[in-house]
Order: sequence, then structure tokens, then C-alpha cells
Amino acid sequence: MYIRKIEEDQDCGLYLAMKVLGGKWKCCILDAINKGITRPSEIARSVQEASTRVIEMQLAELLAYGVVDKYAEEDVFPKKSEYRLTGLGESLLPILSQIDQWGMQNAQLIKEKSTELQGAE
Amino acid sequence: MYIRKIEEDQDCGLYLAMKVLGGKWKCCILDAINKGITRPSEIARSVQEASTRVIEMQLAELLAYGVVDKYAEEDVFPKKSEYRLTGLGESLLPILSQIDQWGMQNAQLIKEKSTELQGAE
DNA sequence: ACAATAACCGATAAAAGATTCGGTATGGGA
DNA sequence: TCCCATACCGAATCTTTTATCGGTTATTGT
Repeated sequence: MYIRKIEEDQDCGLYLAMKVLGGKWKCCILDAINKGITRPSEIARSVQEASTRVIEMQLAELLAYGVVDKYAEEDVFPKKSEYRLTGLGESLLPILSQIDQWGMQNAQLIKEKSTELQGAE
Repeated sequence: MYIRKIEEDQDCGLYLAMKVLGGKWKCCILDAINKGITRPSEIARSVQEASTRVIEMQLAELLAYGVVDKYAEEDVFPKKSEYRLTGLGESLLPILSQIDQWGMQNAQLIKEKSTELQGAE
């Protein structure tokens, strides 16, 4: 079992929110589910850069935080699971789309500066 | 010089935005600056959990991304620097406060689930 | 019998991020 | 002279996150 060593800032709403949607692929997963891509294997195919293991792990986290719900049919072939947004998850959508818009609007600048920060130094 | 090894998702606005404000203390720093706490030493004191080195590094990143501007007076004692939000930085404020609100509204749940995720398993 | 598909998990390796420690430079005050 | 404050940087180290690999279970088709 993994035990966190560095103290967190549990009074900062931003910090708390980032715990829920801060993972590298969470936004892509939420976006996929919102678009109707609900099965793990489908999500994995739709994101492709991310391995199925990562999708599984992040889905598990989203599930734990109550942002998505899971509907599984184990006694069917092939096994079938679907993940859907909960009310809490839906309450995140407008915020996510705002951040996404900001990112897209400033994409050019961010990409440039980002390259500078790691490129020539 | 450091070279990133894992490919990024440069078409996801959310992912890009997170590059700018994803650091552990960026939100606290932006909040401080917005409140008029503009000097590095003051910011460091106002955040206290974070070391001055961290503040310096994250300020440098925010500066590189054009979210803040720097006004330095080197020929003064003691040396004086001030960081202020740029237009781009200010355009982030409403978004930040929305995320913060969401986080505060769901603070109880997030804290509980967060504890479960690392605590008993 | 064997390959294929779906979902999932555990252990470990690799990468990224945060922290600590020491150092630079300037000039004021005890 | 020595110590303080301010701002800043480099490098080593520690922590956290992400990726990779192999394994499990169950069922269908070849």
C-alpha cells in the first residue's frame, strides 16, 4: 500500500478539485464518456496514446470520487462494463469546457512557451 | 538540459491549460498576487508550507507562460521584485474561482474518498 | 486444444514533479 | 567584521505519478 508523505493543502478548493480531475487522462476519459463512449475498451481505443491499464486506473479513481458510475454485466460474453457520468460528474462539465476553451484559445502561446521551457536553456 | 520523454496531448485544451496552472502551488500564488501580495518573499510567507525555492520556480513558469509580469528594481536595498497578473492571467481568474467553488462545495466528499483511496484498501 | 475478446489487478520500472541544501550577489545595521 | 534581508540559481534527493508487463477469469469460435 502506498502512503502519501507530502502534506496536502486541504483547504484550497482548487487543490481538492485537482485531485479529482488532475490526472493526465481524466479529462479525455470524461470527455469520451460524455460523448457516449462508455466502455473501457472503447475509451482505450478512442484515446489510443493511453494504455488500457491507465484507463482502468483512472476510471477507478473517477468511480471512487463519485464522478462516474459503473454498470457491469459479468455473466455475459464478452464481459461488459459501462461507465456513465453521475450528477456530480455532470456538474463538472461546464467547468471543464471553460478550461478547455481557455486552453484552446491560448494553445499557440502555451505550446511555444512550453517548448522554450524544456528546449533551449 | 531536460528533455521530455513521454508524448503529450497537445490537442486537448484542458491538458494545455493544466500545463500553465497545474503545479502544486500555482493556484495559491496566483491567488496571493490577485490579493496584492506581489513580492516573492511576501508570497513565500503567505503560503508558508511552500519553500521559497518552490515559489521562485513556479513564479518563473508563470512568467514564462505570460500569466504574470515581473517588475524588478535591482539597484535598491533590499532588492525588490514584484509580480503582477497580465491580461492573460486575469482571464484565468473567473475560471479559477469556479473550480475553487466546485472544490469547496464538494470538499467533504473529496476528502473522504481521498482518504479511502490511500488509507484502508 | 487453442486463439481471441473483455475486464481487471499486482508488481515493478520509468518519468515527472517537489523539496532540500548550498551557493551567488548586493548593501544595511550591530 | 559578521550577520541580516532580498532575490535568485544549480544540483542532488525524495515523492508522486504514469507506463509497462504479465497474469486472472470466463466464454466463444476454429
